[in-house]
Amino acid sequence: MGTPPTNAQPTNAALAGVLETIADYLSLEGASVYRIAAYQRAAESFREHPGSVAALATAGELQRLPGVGEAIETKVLEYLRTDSIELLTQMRARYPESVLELMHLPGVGPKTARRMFDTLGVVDIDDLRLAIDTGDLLKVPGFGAKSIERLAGIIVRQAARPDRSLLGTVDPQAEDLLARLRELPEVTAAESAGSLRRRRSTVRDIDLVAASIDAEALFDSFAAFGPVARVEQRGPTKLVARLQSDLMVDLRVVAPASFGDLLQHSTGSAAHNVALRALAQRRGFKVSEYQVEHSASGAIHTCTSEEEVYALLGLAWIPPELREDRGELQAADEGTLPNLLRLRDLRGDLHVHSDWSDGRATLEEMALAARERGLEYLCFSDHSQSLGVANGLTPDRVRAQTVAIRELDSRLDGITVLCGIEVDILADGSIDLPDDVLAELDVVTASIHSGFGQPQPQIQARLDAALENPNVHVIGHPSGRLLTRRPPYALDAEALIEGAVRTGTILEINAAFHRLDLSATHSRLARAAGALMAVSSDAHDPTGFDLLRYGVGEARRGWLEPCHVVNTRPLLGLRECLGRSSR
DNA sequence: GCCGTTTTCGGCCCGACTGTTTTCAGTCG
Repeated sequence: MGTPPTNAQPTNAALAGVLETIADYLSLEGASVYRIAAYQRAAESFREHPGSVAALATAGELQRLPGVGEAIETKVLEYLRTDSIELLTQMRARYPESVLELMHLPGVGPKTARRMFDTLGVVDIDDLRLAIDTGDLLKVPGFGAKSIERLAGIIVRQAARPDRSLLGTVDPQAEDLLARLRELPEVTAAESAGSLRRRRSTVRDIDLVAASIDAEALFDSFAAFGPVARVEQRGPTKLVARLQSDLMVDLRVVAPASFGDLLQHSTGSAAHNVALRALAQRRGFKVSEYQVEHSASGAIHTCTSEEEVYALLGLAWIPPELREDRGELQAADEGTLPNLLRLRDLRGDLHVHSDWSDGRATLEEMALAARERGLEYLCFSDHSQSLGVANGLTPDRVRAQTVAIRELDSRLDGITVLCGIEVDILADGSIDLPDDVLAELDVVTASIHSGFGQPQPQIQARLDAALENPNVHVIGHPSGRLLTRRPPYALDAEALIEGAVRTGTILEINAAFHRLDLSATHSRLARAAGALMAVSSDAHDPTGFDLLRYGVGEARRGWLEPCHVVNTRPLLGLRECLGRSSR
């Protein structure tokens, strides 16, 4: 339709989407699975890249990204120049793009979608519904009564269901199932696996693995668990169930001797396993979920632990959070894996709310809850005046709260309570409280809570204003993303990180599971640039400290060690960081 | 289409489950 090229550079997500569409079309057309995988890998690479992929391409350096070669670089440049890609245009002419939706229905793949289109002209889900109702779908080869009934059920449920759930909502359900599994007499070991174990911020389902010599009895018991709504698949080693909560669970079972093999396999990621098995082949081994086989001699090793699997291949055990094929295999080979942050390394929490703003507990209740969890210090960071809906603090109330916090601190043993604020970075770039008020506080966190739609230069100007303000110590939830609900504002992560390093400003890793912001990708970049971070709960009630483990998970995914996180330091060391000697 | 501690060409992880198949294709992770 001849849309003229615009000056605005496409986002990484947009470019990744284009490659994914190409990959989908290629699979519909029956192209080589390796060619399809290449486009998907490059798309993933674009999504992970913290800087602008378009800028990298324009600079002629796109092939520096993993999985990008000459062909994909050429196509990206073609897209940037003309706003279209000839290959994609041709494929769109052969199949309407809506056919790809069909392909994404669970249980429907490229072959089935293609057959439905070729035999019946089904182009979208409405057509499919009609073909089911009229019985026409039976004319499509490969369909029988059972598969049609199943598909009909999927279409009905599909509309309402989000494709990924928040880690923090899924984790407690998985823990409950695991506890029940471990109580069964026929189970000798059980663990969660998959993206849940890798601590991804969102997950599609729960993967569980168990060791047992009696899978049949185990499956019978599992099917009777209260949270299990119904069993959808059941074979000799694998069961798939839907929970009352609508989440899906995959449960796989092996003999205890192979538990390590299965756990390693099921934890993934797919990319990690592909790379691991390719490395294994080069070293003369074949790896599966049952065993490690020495190719030359045919000798079989079964592994009760994951450590054995990696050791057989000459590698150090790799923490699950790192298993994304982002350099962890090389680090495990060279013995340079990071000494990752652990929950117990955290000595304090720098971002906690109370009933002075939108928290649901008093200063004292929060302080006692923090002490109970073994924290040595916490800093109250209630909202500032502009956030009216959150009962934000005026300068007078900040001073009054400071008096209350100092009084509380003087009579509490075993924990130090600090005065802070989560001050708004307003839409015009000004800071919501005057400098003389901020200067009296121990820790000032500055956050964006408005003007999310502003263009990147304006967002960056606001962040710069906060970074350059000598009273600001921390940038709160730096991207503003709300997982599954709201994308980040137009953040230039590289500029933010450069500014944080230059000014000695700390970047928050907000542990609330709908934020997890900084993301792992950005944390890893910040680590490399020499920035410091803080893992903070953003707790609004005493249970909110439980969120810290999600922040730690995201930090571990970003390869962070205790030395990169300021609230692993004792109070004295923290105060040194806040002194900001670099100014 | 990408990539290299056997390779710039010939490989590319490996297996489970379902439904429709009569020995396997398709999908999924």
